[in-house]
Amino acid sequence: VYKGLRTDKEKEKVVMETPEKQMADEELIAFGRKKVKVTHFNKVFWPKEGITKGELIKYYQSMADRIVPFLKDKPISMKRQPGGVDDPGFFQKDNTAHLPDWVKTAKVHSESNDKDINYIVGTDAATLIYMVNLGCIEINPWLSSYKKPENPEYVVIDIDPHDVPFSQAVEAALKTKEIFDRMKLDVFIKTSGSKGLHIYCYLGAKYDYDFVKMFAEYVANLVHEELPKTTSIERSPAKRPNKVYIDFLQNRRGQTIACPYSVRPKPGATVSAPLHWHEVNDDLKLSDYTIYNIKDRAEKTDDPWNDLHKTKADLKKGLEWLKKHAEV
DNA sequence: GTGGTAA
DNA sequence: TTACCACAACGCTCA
DNA sequence: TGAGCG
Ligand SMILES: [Mn+2]
Ligand SMILES: [Mn+2]
Repeated sequence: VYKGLRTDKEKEKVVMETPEKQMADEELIAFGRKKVKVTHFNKVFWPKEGITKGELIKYYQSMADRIVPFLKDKPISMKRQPGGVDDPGFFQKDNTAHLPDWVKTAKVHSESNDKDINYIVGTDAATLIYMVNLGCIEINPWLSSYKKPENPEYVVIDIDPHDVPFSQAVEAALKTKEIFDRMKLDVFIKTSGSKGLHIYCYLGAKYDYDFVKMFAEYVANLVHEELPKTTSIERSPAKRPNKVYIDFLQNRRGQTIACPYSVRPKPGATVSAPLHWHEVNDDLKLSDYTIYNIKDRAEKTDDPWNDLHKTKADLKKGLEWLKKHAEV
């Protein structure tokens, strides 16, 4: 256990605690000059599975290289569950209390109550682990950076099956892919880690939320038109029982989606897993991708999202291709 | 989970 | 020192 | 204006 660089106050604390407890339950993890104090290592976060907070932190440490690119410069909406997966937890966006000086924040104006919110901004592994230590089991970045908060870097189609066979979600995802193919735009898919699927198209902050949301709504409508029996674009859950909800409303300022390789507070410690499109078939099971095996998968298979940032989609050109397709 | 304050 | 408490969202739509 | 949604 690393014991260097403690403040005097911490030293006092160490003396008061039993060596065993101190050794096991608290650690200082160094990322260069940034030292993250990680607490309650042995606290059980998944009671049924017996997974501890320490294991969660180790997971995020091991996957930080894959995750951080999706957090860089993004305001983070923290959902904190310090009591583990059964803790309803709370959201935190504003950070007014003292933070380590190396934790980067950015003030972003909130329209609803006309105040500036001091968001933590994704930066590096140290910042990620700092948030996990606060009780963030899942990581939810904005789609836009604090530098250009009105311009999302992706358009996202969120596939939410509601009490239907998962094969219907697969069908809706493949239909969405088909529509993007007609537009000659590249799209990438991942499991949500919870119930559904997330489809991303890279834009590079070319358009504002208003346009991107309208575009996503248009795509959602096409999916629904072509799969009217199984899908719905109704916002109210009561009006879409037993349907796959094609959710385009995530494409709004301040909305978030669990990032790639984010853990979810669900049974089995599932994670949001980037997939190859050929894996999107009736054999796909979200429960197959967990905190236990995703690292191995990421190391042994080609990164399904390797080319995500290769090209910025031209949505207007895409819509023209769609028009041509419809005329034929 | 943490920081502040009362006991 | 310890115990306890307060506190930590937003944007948007529809009724 | 408030409840509901994610
Ligand atoms: Mn979803
Ligand atoms: Mn959704």
